[in-house]
Amino acid sequence: MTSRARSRPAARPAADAEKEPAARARLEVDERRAQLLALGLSIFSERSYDEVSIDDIARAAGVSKGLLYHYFPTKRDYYVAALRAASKELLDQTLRTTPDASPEQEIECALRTYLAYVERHGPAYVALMRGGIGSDPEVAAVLEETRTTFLGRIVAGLPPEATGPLVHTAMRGWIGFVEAASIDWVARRSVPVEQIVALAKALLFDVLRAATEFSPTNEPAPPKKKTTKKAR
Amino acid sequence: MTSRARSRPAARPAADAEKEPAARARLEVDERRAQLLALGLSIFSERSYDEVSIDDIARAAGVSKGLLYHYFPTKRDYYVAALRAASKELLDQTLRTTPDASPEQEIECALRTYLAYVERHGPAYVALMRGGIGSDPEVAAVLEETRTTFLGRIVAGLPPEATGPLVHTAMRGWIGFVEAASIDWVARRSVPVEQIVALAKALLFDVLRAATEFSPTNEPAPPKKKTTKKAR
DNA sequence: AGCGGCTGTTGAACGGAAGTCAACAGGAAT
DNA sequence: ATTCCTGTTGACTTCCGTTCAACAGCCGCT
Repeated sequence: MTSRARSRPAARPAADAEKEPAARARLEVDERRAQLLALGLSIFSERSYDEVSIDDIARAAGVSKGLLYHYFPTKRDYYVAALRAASKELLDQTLRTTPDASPEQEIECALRTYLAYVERHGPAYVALMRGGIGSDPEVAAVLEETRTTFLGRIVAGLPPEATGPLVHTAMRGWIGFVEAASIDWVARRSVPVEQIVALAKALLFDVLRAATEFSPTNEPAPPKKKTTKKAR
Repeated sequence: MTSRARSRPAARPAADAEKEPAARARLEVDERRAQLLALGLSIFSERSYDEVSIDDIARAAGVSKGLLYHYFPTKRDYYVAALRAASKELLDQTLRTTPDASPEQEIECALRTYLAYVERHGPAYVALMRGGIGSDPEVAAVLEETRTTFLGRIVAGLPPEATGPLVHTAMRGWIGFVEAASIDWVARRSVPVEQIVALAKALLFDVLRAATEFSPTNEPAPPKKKTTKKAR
Protein backbone atom coordinates (compact mmCIF):
# COMPACT_ATOMS: atom_id res chain seq x y z
CA MET A 1 0.00 0.00 0.00
CA THR A 2 2.35 2.64 1.22
CA SER A 3 5.40 0.96 -0.29
CA ARG A 4 5.19 2.86 -3.50
CA ALA A 5 7.56 5.64 -2.52
CA ARG A 6 6.84 7.92 -5.40
CA SER A 7 10.00 9.71 -6.33
CA ARG A 8 8.89 12.74 -8.22
CA PRO A 9 11.64 15.09 -9.49
CA ALA A 10 10.29 17.77 -7.15
CA ALA A 11 10.20 20.19 -10.03
CA ARG A 12 6.97 21.89 -10.93
CA PRO A 13 5.48 20.57 -14.21
CA ALA A 14 5.73 23.47 -16.59
CA ALA A 15 4.46 27.03 -16.70
CA ASP A 16 5.60 28.28 -13.34
CA ALA A 17 6.26 31.83 -14.34
CA GLU A 18 3.12 32.91 -12.50
CA LYS A 19 3.40 34.14 -8.98
CA GLU A 20 0.99 32.11 -6.97
CA PRO A 21 -2.71 32.51 -7.68
CA ALA A 22 -2.43 30.64 -10.98
CA ALA A 23 -0.41 27.63 -9.84
CA ARG A 24 -3.29 25.32 -10.51
CA ALA A 25 -1.04 22.40 -11.27
CA ARG A 26 -0.80 18.98 -9.73
CA LEU A 27 1.36 19.13 -6.64
CA GLU A 28 2.93 16.53 -4.43
CA VAL A 29 1.11 15.79 -1.23
CA ASP A 30 3.60 17.23 1.23
CA GLU A 31 4.18 20.25 -0.90
CA ARG A 32 0.52 21.06 -1.25
CA ARG A 33 -0.08 20.45 2.40
CA ALA A 34 2.77 22.74 3.37
CA GLN A 35 1.52 25.42 1.01
CA LEU A 36 -1.98 25.27 2.43
CA LEU A 37 -0.66 25.33 5.96
CA ALA A 38 1.53 28.35 5.33
CA LEU A 39 -1.37 30.10 3.68
CA GLY A 40 -3.65 29.32 6.58
CA LEU A 41 -1.08 30.66 8.99
CA SER A 42 -0.92 33.98 7.21
CA ILE A 43 -4.67 34.17 6.70
CA PHE A 44 -5.66 33.39 10.27
CA SER A 45 -3.09 35.90 11.44
CA GLU A 46 -5.03 38.78 10.04
CA ARG A 47 -8.59 37.55 10.02
CA SER A 48 -10.31 35.57 12.70
CA TYR A 49 -11.54 32.03 12.30
CA ASP A 50 -15.05 32.65 11.18
CA GLU A 51 -14.31 35.78 9.25
CA VAL A 52 -12.69 33.57 6.66
CA SER A 53 -14.74 31.08 4.74
CA ILE A 54 -13.46 27.93 3.17
CA ASP A 55 -14.12 29.51 -0.19
CA ASP A 56 -11.90 32.43 0.72
CA ILE A 57 -9.08 30.11 1.62
CA ALA A 58 -9.53 28.01 -1.47
CA ARG A 59 -9.61 31.09 -3.65
CA ALA A 60 -6.49 32.47 -2.02
CA ALA A 61 -4.73 29.18 -2.60
CA GLY A 62 -5.91 29.01 -6.19
CA VAL A 63 -7.47 25.67 -5.48
CA SER A 64 -10.91 24.18 -5.30
CA LYS A 65 -12.81 23.94 -2.08
CA GLY A 66 -12.91 20.19 -2.31
CA LEU A 67 -9.14 19.93 -2.29
CA LEU A 68 -8.94 21.53 1.10
CA TYR A 69 -11.24 18.84 2.39
CA HIS A 70 -9.01 16.26 0.78
CA TYR A 71 -6.11 17.41 2.93
CA PHE A 72 -7.93 18.41 6.09
CA PRO A 73 -11.06 16.62 7.18
CA THR A 74 -12.66 19.79 8.47
CA LYS A 75 -12.20 23.53 8.61
CA ARG A 76 -11.43 23.32 12.28
CA ASP A 77 -8.83 20.66 11.67
CA TYR A 78 -7.26 22.93 9.13
CA TYR A 79 -7.19 25.73 11.65
CA VAL A 80 -5.73 23.52 14.32
CA ALA A 81 -3.05 22.29 11.94
CA ALA A 82 -2.07 25.85 11.10
CA LEU A 83 -2.04 26.72 14.78
CA ARG A 84 0.14 23.74 15.52
CA ALA A 85 2.54 24.82 12.81
CA ALA A 86 2.76 28.27 14.36
CA SER A 87 3.33 26.73 17.74
CA LYS A 88 6.07 24.53 16.37
CA GLU A 89 7.74 27.50 14.75
CA LEU A 90 7.67 29.41 18.00
CA LEU A 91 8.99 26.48 19.98
CA ASP A 92 11.75 25.76 17.49
CA GLN A 93 12.89 29.33 17.30
CA THR A 94 13.16 29.69 21.04
CA LEU A 95 15.14 26.49 21.37
CA ARG A 96 18.48 27.64 20.03
CA THR A 97 20.68 27.94 23.07
CA THR A 98 24.38 28.24 23.53
CA PRO A 99 25.76 25.08 25.10
CA ASP A 100 27.88 26.76 27.77
CA ALA A 101 25.34 29.09 29.27
CA SER A 102 24.16 29.44 32.81
CA PRO A 103 20.47 28.86 33.49
CA GLU A 104 20.06 32.59 33.89
CA GLN A 105 21.58 33.29 30.54
CA GLU A 106 19.46 30.62 28.96
CA ILE A 107 16.30 32.16 30.34
CA GLU A 108 17.37 35.55 29.12
CA CYS A 109 18.17 34.22 25.70
CA ALA A 110 14.90 32.34 25.46
CA LEU A 111 12.96 35.40 26.53
CA ARG A 112 14.73 37.55 24.00
CA THR A 113 14.00 35.21 21.13
CA TYR A 114 10.47 34.78 22.40
CA LEU A 115 9.92 38.50 22.33
CA ALA A 116 11.60 38.74 18.96
CA TYR A 117 9.11 36.22 17.65
CA VAL A 118 6.30 38.18 19.19
CA GLU A 119 7.58 41.36 17.62
CA ARG A 120 7.93 39.83 14.20
CA HIS A 121 4.61 38.00 14.13
CA GLY A 122 2.64 40.49 16.19
CA PRO A 123 -0.92 39.71 15.15
CA ALA A 124 -0.16 36.06 14.52
CA TYR A 125 1.11 35.70 18.05
CA VAL A 126 -1.91 37.37 19.46
CA ALA A 127 -4.14 35.14 17.38
CA LEU A 128 -2.21 32.13 18.60
CA MET A 129 -2.26 32.96 22.26
CA ARG A 130 -5.74 34.35 22.41
CA GLY A 131 -6.92 30.93 21.44
CA GLY A 132 -8.80 31.11 18.24
CA ILE A 133 -12.02 29.31 18.43
CA GLY A 134 -13.88 29.66 21.64
CA SER A 135 -13.06 26.93 24.07
CA ASP A 136 -12.42 24.39 21.37
CA PRO A 137 -10.80 21.40 23.07
CA GLU A 138 -8.30 20.82 20.28
CA VAL A 139 -7.24 24.43 20.13
CA ALA A 140 -6.92 24.55 23.87
CA ALA A 141 -4.85 21.39 23.71
CA VAL A 142 -2.37 22.97 21.32
CA LEU A 143 -1.99 26.00 23.54
CA GLU A 144 -1.64 23.84 26.62
CA GLU A 145 0.96 21.75 24.87
CA THR A 146 2.93 24.82 23.91
CA ARG A 147 2.84 26.16 27.43
CA THR A 148 3.69 22.80 28.92
CA THR A 149 6.71 22.55 26.66
CA PHE A 150 7.94 25.92 27.78
CA LEU A 151 7.29 24.97 31.36
CA GLY A 152 9.25 21.77 30.91
CA ARG A 153 12.22 23.64 29.56
CA ILE A 154 12.17 26.10 32.38
CA VAL A 155 11.95 23.72 35.27
CA ALA A 156 14.60 21.53 33.64
CA GLY A 157 17.08 24.35 33.23
CA LEU A 158 16.63 25.60 36.75
CA PRO A 159 17.86 24.43 40.14
CA PRO A 160 15.40 21.72 41.17
CA GLU A 161 14.56 23.25 44.51
CA ALA A 162 11.20 21.66 44.76
CA THR A 163 8.56 20.38 42.42
CA GLY A 164 5.39 20.66 44.39
CA PRO A 165 1.96 21.49 43.04
CA LEU A 166 2.27 25.09 44.10
CA VAL A 167 5.41 25.47 42.06
CA HIS A 168 3.61 24.00 39.11
CA THR A 169 0.78 26.47 39.41
CA ALA A 170 3.23 29.27 40.00
CA MET A 171 5.15 28.46 36.85
CA ARG A 172 1.94 28.33 34.91
CA GLY A 173 1.18 31.74 36.31
CA TRP A 174 4.57 33.01 35.27
CA ILE A 175 3.95 31.89 31.73
CA GLY A 176 0.67 33.76 31.91
CA PHE A 177 2.63 36.78 33.03
CA VAL A 178 5.00 36.57 30.10
CA GLU A 179 2.16 36.14 27.65
CA ALA A 180 0.14 39.02 29.01
CA ALA A 181 3.15 41.28 29.22
CA SER A 182 4.17 40.33 25.70
CA ILE A 183 0.76 41.16 24.32
CA ASP A 184 0.71 44.45 26.15
CA TRP A 185 4.22 45.21 25.00
CA VAL A 186 3.56 44.46 21.36
CA ALA A 187 0.33 46.43 21.46
CA ARG A 188 1.80 49.60 22.88
CA ARG A 189 5.49 49.73 22.04
CA SER A 190 6.44 52.10 24.79
CA VAL A 191 9.19 50.17 26.47
CA PRO A 192 12.51 48.69 25.27
CA VAL A 193 12.70 44.93 25.02
CA GLU A 194 15.47 44.65 27.53
CA GLN A 195 13.26 45.95 30.30
CA ILE A 196 10.68 43.30 29.59
CA VAL A 197 13.36 40.64 29.55
CA ALA A 198 14.85 41.85 32.80
CA LEU A 199 11.45 42.12 34.41
CA ALA A 200 10.35 38.66 33.39
CA LYS A 201 13.63 37.10 34.42
CA ALA A 202 13.69 38.73 37.81
CA LEU A 203 10.11 37.72 38.32
CA LEU A 204 10.80 34.13 37.47
CA PHE A 205 13.13 33.85 40.41
CA ASP A 206 10.75 35.75 42.63
CA VAL A 207 7.98 33.38 41.68
CA LEU A 208 10.11 30.36 42.37
CA ARG A 209 11.25 31.68 45.71
CA ALA A 210 7.75 32.65 46.77
CA ALA A 211 6.29 29.36 45.62
CA THR A 212 8.75 27.20 47.48
CA GLU A 213 8.39 29.44 50.50
CA PHE A 214 4.61 29.27 50.64
CA SER A 215 4.21 25.53 50.30
CA PRO A 216 4.67 24.09 53.78
CA THR A 217 3.31 20.71 52.75
CA ASN A 218 6.41 20.05 50.73
CA GLU A 219 9.61 18.84 52.27
CA PRO A 220 11.78 21.96 52.73
CA ALA A 221 14.52 21.22 50.23
CA PRO A 222 15.27 17.56 49.65
CA PRO A 223 18.16 17.17 47.21
CA LYS A 224 16.45 14.93 44.73
CA LYS A 225 17.96 13.65 41.53
CA LYS A 226 19.71 16.39 39.66
CA THR A 227 17.43 17.23 36.77
CA THR A 228 19.71 19.77 35.18
CA LYS A 229 19.20 18.30 31.72
CA LYS A 230 17.33 20.45 29.31
CA ALA A 231 13.98 19.38 28.02
CA ARG A 232 13.15 19.03 24.37
CA MET B 1 -43.26 57.61 21.46
CA THR B 2 -41.41 56.42 24.50
CA SER B 3 -43.53 58.46 26.86
CA ARG B 4 -45.96 55.69 27.41
CA ALA B 5 -44.37 54.32 30.58
CA ARG B 6 -46.28 51.10 30.70
CA SER B 7 -46.91 50.20 34.29
CA ARG B 8 -47.63 46.52 34.28
CA PRO B 9 -48.37 44.94 37.65
CA ALA B 10 -45.20 42.88 37.26
CA ALA B 11 -47.19 39.75 37.91
CA ARG B 12 -47.18 36.96 35.41
CA PRO B 13 -50.51 36.66 33.56
CA ALA B 14 -51.85 33.38 34.76
CA ALA B 15 -50.78 29.73 34.75
CA ASP B 16 -47.31 30.07 36.23
CA ALA B 17 -47.25 26.78 38.02
CA GLU B 18 -44.90 25.38 35.39
CA LYS B 19 -41.20 25.40 36.07
CA GLU B 20 -39.65 27.10 33.11
CA PRO B 21 -39.82 25.33 29.78
CA ALA B 22 -43.51 26.04 29.41
CA ALA B 23 -43.55 29.71 30.37
CA ARG B 24 -44.60 30.67 26.87
CA ALA B 25 -46.41 33.75 28.07
CA ARG B 26 -45.99 37.36 27.16
CA LEU B 27 -43.24 38.88 29.24
CA GLU B 28 -42.06 42.39 29.84
CA VAL B 29 -39.04 43.49 27.91
CA ASP B 30 -36.54 43.77 30.73
CA GLU B 31 -37.72 40.56 32.27
CA ARG B 32 -37.45 38.60 29.06
CA ARG B 33 -34.09 40.11 28.31
CA ALA B 34 -32.78 39.25 31.75
CA GLN B 35 -34.10 35.73 31.44
CA LEU B 36 -32.42 35.21 28.08
CA LEU B 37 -29.19 36.67 29.36
CA ALA B 38 -29.13 34.43 32.39
CA LEU B 39 -29.89 31.46 30.22
CA GLY B 40 -27.12 32.35 27.83
CA LEU B 41 -24.71 32.68 30.68
CA SER B 42 -25.44 29.20 31.91
CA ILE B 43 -25.50 27.69 28.42
CA PHE B 44 -22.24 29.20 27.24
CA SER B 45 -20.65 28.09 30.46
CA GLU B 46 -20.94 24.47 29.58
CA ARG B 47 -20.98 24.48 25.80
CA SER B 48 -18.82 26.59 23.55
CA TYR B 49 -20.10 29.29 21.25
CA ASP B 50 -20.63 27.30 18.13
CA GLU B 51 -21.63 24.12 19.82
CA VAL B 52 -24.94 25.76 20.60
CA SER B 53 -27.26 26.85 17.88
CA ILE B 54 -29.78 29.61 18.09
CA ASP B 55 -32.47 26.95 17.93
CA ASP B 56 -30.98 25.23 20.96
CA ILE B 57 -31.06 28.43 22.92
CA ALA B 58 -34.57 29.25 21.81
CA ARG B 59 -35.75 25.76 22.70
CA ALA B 60 -34.08 25.95 26.11
CA ALA B 61 -35.77 29.29 26.73
CA GLY B 62 -39.13 27.95 25.55
CA VAL B 63 -39.24 30.68 22.99
CA SER B 64 -39.12 31.05 19.26
CA LYS B 65 -35.94 31.76 17.38
CA GLY B 66 -37.30 35.00 16.08
CA LEU B 67 -37.74 36.37 19.56
CA LEU B 68 -34.08 36.02 20.26
CA TYR B 69 -33.39 38.12 17.21
CA HIS B 70 -35.89 40.62 18.48
CA TYR B 71 -33.83 41.14 21.61
CA PHE B 72 -30.37 40.69 20.24
CA PRO B 73 -29.51 41.68 16.69
CA THR B 74 -27.21 38.74 16.22
CA LYS B 75 -26.02 35.58 17.86
CA ARG B 76 -22.68 37.14 18.52
CA ASP B 77 -24.29 40.16 20.14
CA TYR B 78 -26.20 37.80 22.36
CA TYR B 79 -22.99 36.07 23.32
CA VAL B 80 -21.23 39.34 24.01
CA ALA B 81 -24.12 40.53 26.14
CA ALA B 82 -23.99 37.34 28.21
CA LEU B 83 -20.23 37.71 28.53
CA ARG B 84 -20.61 41.29 29.66
CA ALA B 85 -23.12 40.18 32.26
CA ALA B 86 -20.66 37.62 33.56
CA SER B 87 -17.92 40.21 33.63
CA LYS B 88 -20.14 42.59 35.54
CA GLU B 89 -20.98 39.90 38.05
CA LEU B 90 -17.30 39.16 38.59
CA LEU B 91 -16.41 42.80 38.94
CA ASP B 92 -19.27 43.49 41.33
CA GLN B 93 -18.52 40.54 43.51
CA THR B 94 -14.87 41.45 43.88
CA LEU B 95 -15.69 45.01 44.80
CA ARG B 96 -16.97 44.52 48.30
CA THR B 97 -14.22 45.79 50.55
CA THR B 98 -14.05 46.73 54.15
CA PRO B 99 -13.64 50.49 54.53
CA ASP B 100 -10.83 50.42 57.06
CA ALA B 101 -8.45 48.04 55.38
CA SER B 102 -4.86 48.50 54.39
CA PRO B 103 -3.99 48.16 50.71
CA GLU B 104 -2.49 44.79 51.47
CA GLN B 105 -5.63 43.56 53.09
CA GLU B 106 -7.68 44.87 50.24
CA ILE B 107 -5.60 43.01 47.73
CA GLU B 108 -5.89 39.87 49.79
CA CYS B 109 -9.62 40.24 50.08
CA ALA B 110 -10.06 40.92 46.40
CA LEU B 111 -7.95 37.91 45.52
CA ARG B 112 -9.94 35.71 47.83
CA THR B 113 -13.27 36.72 46.39
CA TYR B 114 -11.82 36.47 42.92
CA LEU B 115 -10.75 32.91 43.55
CA ALA B 116 -14.06 32.16 45.18
CA TYR B 117 -15.79 33.29 42.05
CA VAL B 118 -13.47 31.16 39.97
CA GLU B 119 -14.15 28.18 42.17
CA ARG B 120 -17.90 28.61 42.01
CA HIS B 121 -18.14 29.27 38.29
CA GLY B 122 -15.25 27.07 37.22
CA PRO B 123 -16.10 26.39 33.59
CA ALA B 124 -17.84 29.72 33.17
CA TYR B 125 -14.72 31.50 34.29
CA VAL B 126 -12.58 29.52 31.93
CA ALA B 127 -14.98 30.24 29.11
CA LEU B 128 -14.92 33.90 30.01
CA MET B 129 -11.18 34.27 30.25
CA ARG B 130 -10.25 32.05 27.39
CA GLY B 131 -12.02 34.50 25.19
CA GLY B 132 -14.90 32.86 23.53
CA ILE B 133 -15.00 33.49 19.89
CA GLY B 134 -11.69 33.63 18.21
CA SER B 135 -10.23 37.06 18.25
CA ASP B 136 -13.59 38.70 17.99
CA PRO B 137 -13.01 42.41 18.57
CA GLU B 138 -16.10 42.82 20.74
CA VAL B 139 -15.28 39.84 22.90
CA ALA B 140 -11.71 40.98 23.25
CA ALA B 141 -13.00 44.41 24.19
CA VAL B 142 -15.05 43.00 27.05
CA LEU B 143 -12.08 41.08 28.38
CA GLU B 144 -9.82 44.08 28.04
CA GLU B 145 -12.36 46.21 29.84
CA THR B 146 -12.55 43.72 32.67
CA ARG B 147 -8.81 43.59 33.03
CA THR B 148 -8.46 47.33 32.77
CA THR B 149 -10.97 47.76 35.56
CA PHE B 150 -9.05 45.41 37.79
CA LEU B 151 -5.86 47.20 36.90
CA GLY B 152 -7.40 50.52 37.76
CA ARG B 153 -8.43 49.29 41.16
CA ILE B 154 -5.03 47.93 41.89
CA VAL B 155 -2.96 50.92 40.96
CA ALA B 156 -5.37 53.17 42.80
CA GLY B 157 -5.20 51.21 46.01
CA LEU B 158 -1.45 51.02 46.02
CA PRO B 159 1.32 53.45 46.86
CA PRO B 160 1.81 55.51 43.70
CA GLU B 161 5.52 54.95 43.46
CA ALA B 162 5.61 55.43 39.74
CA THR B 163 3.26 55.13 36.86
CA GLY B 164 5.52 54.57 33.92
CA PRO B 165 4.82 52.41 30.91
CA LEU B 166 6.84 49.55 32.33
CA VAL B 167 4.69 49.51 35.43
CA HIS B 168 1.64 49.39 33.23
CA THR B 169 2.93 46.41 31.28
CA ALA B 170 4.05 44.79 34.48
CA MET B 171 0.62 45.10 36.03
CA ARG B 172 -0.92 43.68 32.92
CA GLY B 173 1.49 40.82 33.26
CA TRP B 174 0.52 40.31 36.86
CA ILE B 175 -3.12 40.07 35.89
CA GLY B 176 -2.06 37.47 33.36
CA PHE B 177 -0.32 35.67 36.17
CA VAL B 178 -3.41 35.63 38.32
CA GLU B 179 -5.58 34.43 35.46
CA ALA B 180 -3.24 31.65 34.45
CA ALA B 181 -2.69 30.55 38.02
CA SER B 182 -6.43 30.62 38.66
CA ILE B 183 -7.15 28.45 35.67
CA ASP B 184 -4.45 26.01 36.65
CA TRP B 185 -5.66 26.00 40.21
CA VAL B 186 -9.28 25.38 39.32
CA ALA B 187 -8.31 22.68 36.86
CA ARG B 188 -6.20 20.66 39.24
CA ARG B 189 -7.33 21.37 42.78
CA SER B 190 -4.11 20.35 44.45
CA VAL B 191 -3.37 23.41 46.50
CA PRO B 192 -5.27 25.35 49.17
CA VAL B 193 -6.63 28.74 48.20
CA GLU B 194 -4.59 30.57 50.76
CA GLN B 195 -1.37 29.59 49.08
CA ILE B 196 -2.53 31.03 45.79
CA VAL B 197 -3.61 34.21 47.51
CA ALA B 198 -0.32 34.54 49.33
CA LEU B 199 1.65 33.80 46.20
CA ALA B 200 -0.23 36.31 44.08
CA LYS B 201 -0.05 38.98 46.74
CA ALA B 202 3.66 38.56 47.32
CA LEU B 203 4.22 38.60 43.61
CA LEU B 204 2.31 41.80 43.15
CA PHE B 205 4.78 43.63 45.31
CA ASP B 206 7.68 41.89 43.66
CA VAL B 207 6.39 42.94 40.28
CA LEU B 208 5.94 46.51 41.38
CA ARG B 209 9.38 46.66 42.89
CA ALA B 210 11.02 45.11 39.87
CA ALA B 211 9.11 47.31 37.45
CA THR B 212 10.03 50.57 39.18
CA GLU B 213 13.55 49.36 39.53
CA PHE B 214 14.03 48.46 35.88
CA SER B 215 12.65 51.64 34.38
CA PRO B 216 15.49 54.18 34.45
CA THR B 217 13.60 56.61 32.26
CA ASN B 218 11.24 57.40 35.08
CA GLU B 219 12.08 59.76 37.84
CA PRO B 220 13.31 57.61 40.77
CA ALA B 221 10.55 58.20 43.31
CA PRO B 222 8.96 61.62 43.32
CA PRO B 223 6.35 61.87 46.05
CA LYS B 224 3.39 62.78 43.90
CA LYS B 225 -0.12 63.36 45.11
CA LYS B 226 -1.38 60.57 47.28
CA THR B 227 -3.75 58.60 45.11
CA THR B 228 -4.87 56.21 47.77
CA LYS B 229 -8.49 56.49 46.77
CA LYS B 230 -10.06 53.37 45.40
CA ALA B 231 -11.22 53.13 41.84
CA ARG B 232 -14.65 52.08 40.75
C1' DA C 1 4.12 5.26 -28.60
C1' DG C 2 0.02 3.46 -26.67
C1' DC C 3 -2.49 2.15 -22.62
C1' DG C 4 -4.18 1.30 -17.96
C1' DG C 5 -4.43 2.73 -13.42
C1' DC C 6 -3.27 5.41 -9.43
C1' DT C 7 -4.20 9.60 -7.24
C1' DG C 8 -4.43 14.68 -7.00
C1' DT C 9 -8.20 17.65 -8.22
C1' DT C 10 -12.71 19.53 -9.36
C1' DG C 11 -17.51 21.48 -9.19
C1' DA C 12 -22.11 20.57 -8.32
C1' DA C 13 -25.19 19.14 -4.83
C1' DC C 14 -26.60 18.55 0.18
C1' DG C 15 -27.64 19.86 4.95
C1' DG C 16 -27.77 22.73 8.61
C1' DA C 17 -27.65 26.90 10.95
C1' DA C 18 -27.81 32.16 11.05
C1' DG C 19 -30.70 35.77 10.02
C1' DT C 20 -35.39 38.04 7.93
C1' DC C 21 -40.15 39.23 7.77
C1' DA C 22 -44.95 39.55 7.41
C1' DA C 23 -48.53 37.99 10.09
C1' DC C 24 -50.48 36.64 14.76
C1' DA C 25 -52.11 37.35 19.54
C1' DG C 26 -52.45 38.94 24.30
C1' DG C 27 -53.19 42.58 27.19
C1' DA C 28 -54.13 47.69 28.22
C1' DA C 29 -56.43 51.81 27.39
C1' DT C 30 -60.64 53.62 25.84
C1' DA D 1 -66.35 45.16 23.73
C1' DT D 2 -63.23 47.29 20.60
C1' DT D 3 -58.87 48.95 19.18
C1' DC D 4 -54.25 49.47 19.13
C1' DC D 5 -49.64 48.56 20.69
C1' DT D 6 -46.19 45.39 20.98
C1' DG D 7 -44.30 40.91 22.32
C1' DT D 8 -44.18 36.74 19.69
C1' DT D 9 -44.24 33.33 16.05
C1' DG D 10 -42.74 30.13 12.27
C1' DA D 11 -41.92 29.70 7.53
C1' DC D 12 -38.54 31.49 4.25
C1' DT D 13 -33.94 32.96 2.48
C1' DT D 14 -29.17 32.88 2.34
C1' DC D 15 -24.76 31.56 3.35
C1' DC D 16 -21.31 28.20 4.41
C1' DG D 17 -19.28 23.86 5.83
C1' DT D 18 -19.17 19.30 4.03
C1' DT D 19 -19.78 15.29 0.71
C1' DC D 20 -19.21 12.78 -3.46
C1' DA D 21 -19.01 11.05 -7.95
C1' DA D 22 -16.55 12.16 -11.85
C1' DC D 23 -12.31 14.23 -14.17
C1' DA D 24 -7.37 14.61 -15.39
C1' DG D 25 -2.38 14.56 -15.02
C1' DC D 26 1.42 11.55 -14.43
C1' DC D 27 3.77 7.02 -13.93
C1' DG D 28 4.82 2.30 -15.14
C1' DC D 29 4.23 -1.23 -18.27
C1' DT D 30 4.24 -3.49 -22.85
